[in-house]
Amino acid sequence: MPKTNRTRVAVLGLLTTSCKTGYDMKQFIDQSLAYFWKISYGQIYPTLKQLVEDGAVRIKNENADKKEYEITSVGREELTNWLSELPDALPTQKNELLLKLFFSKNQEVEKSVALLRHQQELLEEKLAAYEAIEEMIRESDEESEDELYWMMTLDHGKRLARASYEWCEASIKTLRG
Amino acid sequence: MPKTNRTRVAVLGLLTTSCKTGYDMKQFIDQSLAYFWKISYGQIYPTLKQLVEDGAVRIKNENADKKEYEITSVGREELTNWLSELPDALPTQKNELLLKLFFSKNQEVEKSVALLRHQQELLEEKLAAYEAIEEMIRESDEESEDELYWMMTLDHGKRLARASYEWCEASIKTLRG
DNA sequence: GATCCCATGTAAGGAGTTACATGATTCT
DNA sequence: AGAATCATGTAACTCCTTACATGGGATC
Repeated sequence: MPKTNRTRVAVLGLLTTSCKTGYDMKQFIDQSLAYFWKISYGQIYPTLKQLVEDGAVRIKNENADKKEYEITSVGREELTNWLSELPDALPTQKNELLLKLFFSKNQEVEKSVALLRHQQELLEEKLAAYEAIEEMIRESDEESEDELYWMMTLDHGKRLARASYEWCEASIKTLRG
Repeated sequence: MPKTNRTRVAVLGLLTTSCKTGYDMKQFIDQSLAYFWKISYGQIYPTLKQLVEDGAVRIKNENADKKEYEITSVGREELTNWLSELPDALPTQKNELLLKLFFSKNQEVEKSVALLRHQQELLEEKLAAYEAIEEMIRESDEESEDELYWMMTLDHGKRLARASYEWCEASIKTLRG
């Protein structure tokens, strides 16, 4: 049994929001789920084409300049099947900072401290970005069923960013102490 | 300027630990850094070959059955350059659970709760695995300079796993409340 | 008139996984 | 004798990014 292609299901999921075109999807992702999922045009357009071939998606309105898509019942089934699937393990989250730190006996302590301080700055920026997205979702007029779930994913981002920030703080103390 | 190949530097870093052969590296990674970095034989062997061509690594001892490698001064420079590089942004950590949750208005609430409960089980297993690795590092006779850094990366894993666990707890309450 | 944004797409290549092939040694 | 583990490697494939190509419409 081949494992599910996540780009496929992400595109299907996006068609259950206000996204109708490939362009919409890219815009939407860049301003909302970019912090835990990214996607490029090089994935979106070929995936849409494939989904149409498979009958999971149909073209609503074919103009030369703006193709609108909608999900079919076949697509909905594929989406909901994937949604309820339980993973058999936690995926490895590749982390370049940790990889560097792991080998940091090979550099001066102050360089590692600089790495951690810089990480803290990036995390502060990220937290600010989360607040901005939260504000944007809250202010959108549409009373969407999605809102609750979107806030939950943001909450995850915020909690992990805070935990990571605190770890930086503790690690700097360890290195200097 | 092409961005640095992380497999290359990971292999170089491994050669500053007790790893000498490609096989060693795979074993070592699987029992220590696997929770934030993975690597396969399909990457290790071609990378070692390339590193030798580039003069970053040399073969110490060529038997048919066990090739031992060591890092050269050229390789050390590549490694230390990479170690001190500051990233310009935090990488997107792809997270399939969050992707599912993001689209979960398309499924029954109890299925999302099941997803979160299952996540908690996996996180508990992971935390137990961290404790085991910590124990292993502490009990190793060799008083290594590496130890401090390895413990720091483990601490990161533990803090984030705990934060994620708490988020699951809070999210389940939100969904049911 | 030029520049930016909307909008769709393709081609090349990097990064990584999986499955396979091979053979030696060690354990039961 | 057979199974597991040690050990090195390759080929095919998936996934994804980046750079490019194209053209219409809006803005300055």
